[in-house]
Amino acid sequence: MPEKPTLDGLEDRWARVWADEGTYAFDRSATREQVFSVDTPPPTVSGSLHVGHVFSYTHTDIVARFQRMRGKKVFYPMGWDDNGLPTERRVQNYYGVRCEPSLPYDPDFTPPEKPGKQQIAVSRRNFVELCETLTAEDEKAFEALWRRNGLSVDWSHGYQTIDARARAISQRAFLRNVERGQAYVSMAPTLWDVTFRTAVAQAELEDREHTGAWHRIAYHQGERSDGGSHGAQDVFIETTRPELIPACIALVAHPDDERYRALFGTTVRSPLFDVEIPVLAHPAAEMERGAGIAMCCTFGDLTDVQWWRELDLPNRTVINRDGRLLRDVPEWITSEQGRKRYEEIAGATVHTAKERIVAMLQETGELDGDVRPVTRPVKFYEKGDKPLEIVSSRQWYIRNGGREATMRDEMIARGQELQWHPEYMRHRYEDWVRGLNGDWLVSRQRFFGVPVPVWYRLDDEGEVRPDQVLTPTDDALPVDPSTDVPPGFTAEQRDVPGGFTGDPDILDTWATSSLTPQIAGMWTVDDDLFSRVFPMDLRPQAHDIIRTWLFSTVLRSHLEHDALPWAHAALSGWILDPDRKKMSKSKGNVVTPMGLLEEYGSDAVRYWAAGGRPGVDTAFDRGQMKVGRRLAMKLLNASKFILGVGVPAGEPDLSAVSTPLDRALLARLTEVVQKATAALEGYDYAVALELTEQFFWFFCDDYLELVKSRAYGEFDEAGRDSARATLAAALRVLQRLFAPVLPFVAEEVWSWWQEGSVHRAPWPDIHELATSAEVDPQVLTIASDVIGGIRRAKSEQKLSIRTEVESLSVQAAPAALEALREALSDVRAAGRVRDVELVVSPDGELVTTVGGPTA
RNA sequence: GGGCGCGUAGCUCAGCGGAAGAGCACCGGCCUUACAAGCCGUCGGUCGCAGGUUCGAAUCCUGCCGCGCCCA
Repeated sequence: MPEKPTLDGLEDRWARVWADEGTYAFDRSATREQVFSVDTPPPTVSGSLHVGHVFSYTHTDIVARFQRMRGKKVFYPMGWDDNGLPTERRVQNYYGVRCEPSLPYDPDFTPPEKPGKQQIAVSRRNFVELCETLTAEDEKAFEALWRRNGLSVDWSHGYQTIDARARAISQRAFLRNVERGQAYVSMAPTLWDVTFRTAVAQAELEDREHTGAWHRIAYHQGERSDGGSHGAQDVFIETTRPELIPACIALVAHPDDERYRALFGTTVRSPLFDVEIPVLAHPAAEMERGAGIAMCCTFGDLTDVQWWRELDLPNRTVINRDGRLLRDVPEWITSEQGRKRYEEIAGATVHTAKERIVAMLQETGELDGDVRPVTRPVKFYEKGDKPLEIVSSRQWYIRNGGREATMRDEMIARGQELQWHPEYMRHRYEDWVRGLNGDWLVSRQRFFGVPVPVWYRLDDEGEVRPDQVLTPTDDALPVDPSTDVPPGFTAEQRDVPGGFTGDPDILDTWATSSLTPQIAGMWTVDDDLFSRVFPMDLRPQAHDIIRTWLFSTVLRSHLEHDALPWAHAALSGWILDPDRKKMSKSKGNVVTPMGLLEEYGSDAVRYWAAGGRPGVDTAFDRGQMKVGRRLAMKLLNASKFILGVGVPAGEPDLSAVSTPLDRALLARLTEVVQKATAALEGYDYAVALELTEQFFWFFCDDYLELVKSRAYGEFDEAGRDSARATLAAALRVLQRLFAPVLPFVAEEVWSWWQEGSVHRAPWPDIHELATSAEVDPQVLTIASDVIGGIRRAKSEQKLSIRTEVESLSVQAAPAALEALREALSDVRAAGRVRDVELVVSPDGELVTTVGGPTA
């Protein structure tokens, strides 16, 4: 035990001991029942560390430490998320390269010292290797932070979401979905980001207010020549997307709409292009919106897709994947004038095409009245800044219940089976599942990521046959179809008629992230391990990715294992800056966590984090860190004091606890143990800490002061031994109660007098403080109240706390006085009281009168 | 527009049907042989607003207002 205890340096010292001694190593001989397994969220290593990481990961660590002390074999791995756009960008910029899957692998490639102005194209395998090199550096910084933060992770169990194991597992799970018909390829209208040139899934969408304008446009009834002014025979529609007139396939109105009933079944001719268009009825048309009759195009929005599908309309897409109109005049525009007009907009961007079309409509007089500006919600890719287009393309989907009611019900049932912390987060999941409107689009037209592990046959004309999918053998995984060859083919047959072609796409990052329990638990790689940890106990994560990460993980596990991936989901809140805004890098209000750990100490920062209840956003608060530091300091000093008084070695002998005050103290602590344990079992670490902390300060400020003299041996031996045994027993319990939240200081004080790590010591049991004799809790409360009264009197008279009190009069109910008598010698010693008078109070109220204190 | 959560002391929050609480801050004290990076004490609130249920409401119900998140 050091002369002058300090918090400085505890982190380094104990982190090293824990690593050397394998304190947190997973015991893989344990059976599933003995294991507590955690599906740790893999942090995005390319992102910067911020205090929110420390916050939420601490929560999980507290739970893991609690479970470990309860005797569970804790499986607590760490993964790194280096799959996806942030890493792709970082690798590109850092090395000055770009991923070009058509290139062959170059084993000798080394990136230039400094990135050049021109990006160097490299193969996908080279790109992935560079990614692994770069993220290895980022991971070191994360690991150093986590170790200093005190995460009790078993660092021998780790993964990267782009490493070979993760790629193989991701592809294997996907192929098994394909085999069972749970994943399928389809040529379908797809929401498309023209900037990123990739398809976008429902989970990545967001609605944003976008300014547009209503254009009132004439369609013409009957035979007409090209264009020209409109007449009485016109049908007016209102649209914000006049550039889609060449893609128009129908006009649609509600079946009950009297205004258009006569037109159903007839045709009209489109303005400018003079294409014959049917007028149809469909209930999705809104009578109140615009003119009540809508222009259905391929594709302006998702309603168009619905009409196209349900009304069995032709596909007349005019917008390319680059956001420009088709360069060739579409075949369905037949009139000479129409074809000439299309040439005006061929190859133009959507924006330019709109301007030109409007100009032409004004010229022909087919635009009626003024353009009316409107702001309305438009779908965007969450990372994009242009409205999404809808294009037709070949894509892979995984069934998620979005198109099948039975499966949707199954997914909802899974959500009900899962235990949510806090409970109300369940709604987010259910709302999401109920709102699904299609299957999960998993293919992305990006270059960096886990490749879609399939090839397609090419027919004799060299056309791709999406209906003839070629898959790899299982032992070949992971594969890259852009360089690897499907079974039964040779490299020479690539991209030649009668041969094959590789699927150029990659899988959505969530398609891999949704398998973190399988990746961490080594599904299909080490099935023995997997059987011991899966289904896992806990998924900790943030509440904003319930619809993505949580849902997709439940889905994959449901499809593959017909089980939940974990029993519990604990949703952490966010860190808010003092202005109640979410802390994020883009706002520039991020505090670096390492600096905090150094300034206040890790235990202090963990203390602050532990105050954030599950699911509740928490304010960044240095004040709480100071309080945490004080608490850690107090635990050092209180431990030093108790051990300095001299306590029996080894297990405390409770038979020596003979004094009523001591028994009452242990009884109260037992209650704390019972409540804190229940709270932690329910993932409520904040309540557990609060209870422990409240008791601890009472223990220090009142109980320690009361028994000090007795413990020093100023009275009789029995009283002394009773006090010392109580102090020892209480301290041993308190140090363990604090261990999950304050692992460093708890380990430090434990090491002064106990064997082994406190983090492997058994969690306090409610029976371990039980004494045989009857306990009167009032002894403790009245002793504490009276000592408080004496302090108040001294404080009011601005006297030193040491001042002797000549006489003390206590009025109280008879039972209370009886209890006080049991602790009177302690009270007198602590208050420096000479004479005491106990008076039965008529109303039972406690009155403490301090007489004649002399300075 | 829908769903969820939150409005309690200057600040951060607990309490969620039986006398308004904690910590921090503020203020006033105390060198007390574990800790002055400590300790003791004081001050401080129509519990967002309005109704209702109840013997009793911060707590339950309804409706507003404000903030946040998720989704349209």
